[in-house]
Amino acid sequence: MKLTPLQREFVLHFGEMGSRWGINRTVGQIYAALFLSEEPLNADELVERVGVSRSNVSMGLKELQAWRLVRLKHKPGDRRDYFTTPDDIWEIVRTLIDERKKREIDPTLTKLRELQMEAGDEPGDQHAQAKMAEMLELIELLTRWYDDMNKLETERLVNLLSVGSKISGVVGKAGKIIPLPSMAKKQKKSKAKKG
Amino acid sequence: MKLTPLQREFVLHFGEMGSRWGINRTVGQIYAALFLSEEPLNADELVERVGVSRSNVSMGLKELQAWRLVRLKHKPGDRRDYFTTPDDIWEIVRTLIDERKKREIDPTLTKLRELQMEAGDEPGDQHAQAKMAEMLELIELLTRWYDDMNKLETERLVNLLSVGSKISGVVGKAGKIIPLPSMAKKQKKSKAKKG
DNA sequence: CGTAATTTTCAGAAATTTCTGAAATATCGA
DNA sequence: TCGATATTTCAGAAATTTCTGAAAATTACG
Repeated sequence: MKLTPLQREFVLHFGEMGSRWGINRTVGQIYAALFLSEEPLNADELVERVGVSRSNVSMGLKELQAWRLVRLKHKPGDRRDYFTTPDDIWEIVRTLIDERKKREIDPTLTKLRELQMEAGDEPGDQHAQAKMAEMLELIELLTRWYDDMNKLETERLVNLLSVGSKISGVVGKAGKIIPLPSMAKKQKKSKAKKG
Repeated sequence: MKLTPLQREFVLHFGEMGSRWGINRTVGQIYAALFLSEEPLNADELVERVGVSRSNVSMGLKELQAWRLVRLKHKPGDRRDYFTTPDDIWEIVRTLIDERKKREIDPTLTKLRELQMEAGDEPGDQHAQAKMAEMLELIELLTRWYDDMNKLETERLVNLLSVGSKISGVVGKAGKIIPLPSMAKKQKKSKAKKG
């Protein structure tokens, strides 16, 4: 693996984490190597840096493209494919969350709606139907919120994240946005009940 | 598998999704069966409903306990262990996110801090160090936000999620919370740029 | 075209994860 | 203590996933 010790450690870490993130070790390592590289890399350079077979790199890149986590580049007078990660790290986060939502949430959302349609009136299913409805409602709330936040430009999103739950003082128990003219100047101390 | 067709389909779906969620099929199925059940279930009842070996159920329950996703109950005059999922579905969501954060984010946070300490001044690491710093900063922002939101009581959290990005009109570009006295009555239309 | 460079595919090997039955361990109450 | 009941452990089997080298397919350009 032709990398500095620092970079090697980062790449190996991403490899180890890969399986927890739903990708495999090699894919994690390839991604990490691309993320750190100043220049776009071609498949052979990745073979060198990550130390796996050429075919494995090919499959890994294919998977990263399916995740939309890498982009293809070309250098003039060189017909090999070069790959990079997006420059804007927030774009990476957005893509990551989008794709995980697509893989981990959406199928269940679809299934729950499907089951709700199919569901009959078996007395033995009363409670189960209620639980499924509750789960469906929760997922719908969360995905609506996510779709909503996803529309924000990055700058506003970062502001909103930075402000965090402080903003909750502006939202009443009933869920209405209420004006608190004094809010901007002095932060009211211990306004909310302790969590 | 001794379940109604509706429940069977739900349980099988959770099994299929399991691997995407970083747990295995059996664990997903056990969880689903517990989630749907009105009554706490013991291991033998789960064997019956899920249709795997007794030892597999035992291991699955152990894993679900490690995830803090099930709780142990006891019935008077019965010394078998019974299991349930929490009644409050929001508690489930919180636990799920906590545990995934612990497994998927925290180790990387730790590693990045570690690498930042170790890092020397190799000229070949200039760019890589900057990228790692950027990633660290981003993860720290997100986890601070998460810790902050996590402190909210559920009712306020749900309100905040329901309001979604509408609240962003209250946060200025500079990130300060600015009072908008007219906000409560009429929702200003198309205040924010279209995403 | 033809051919050299490059990428992809894929069958089987290797590695890893999951699952089981049998044995070991733990717990309760007589 | 003993024995009945319940749970856990674990070695090996089964299933799944990952990885590789070799072959096939694709592409660019003379």
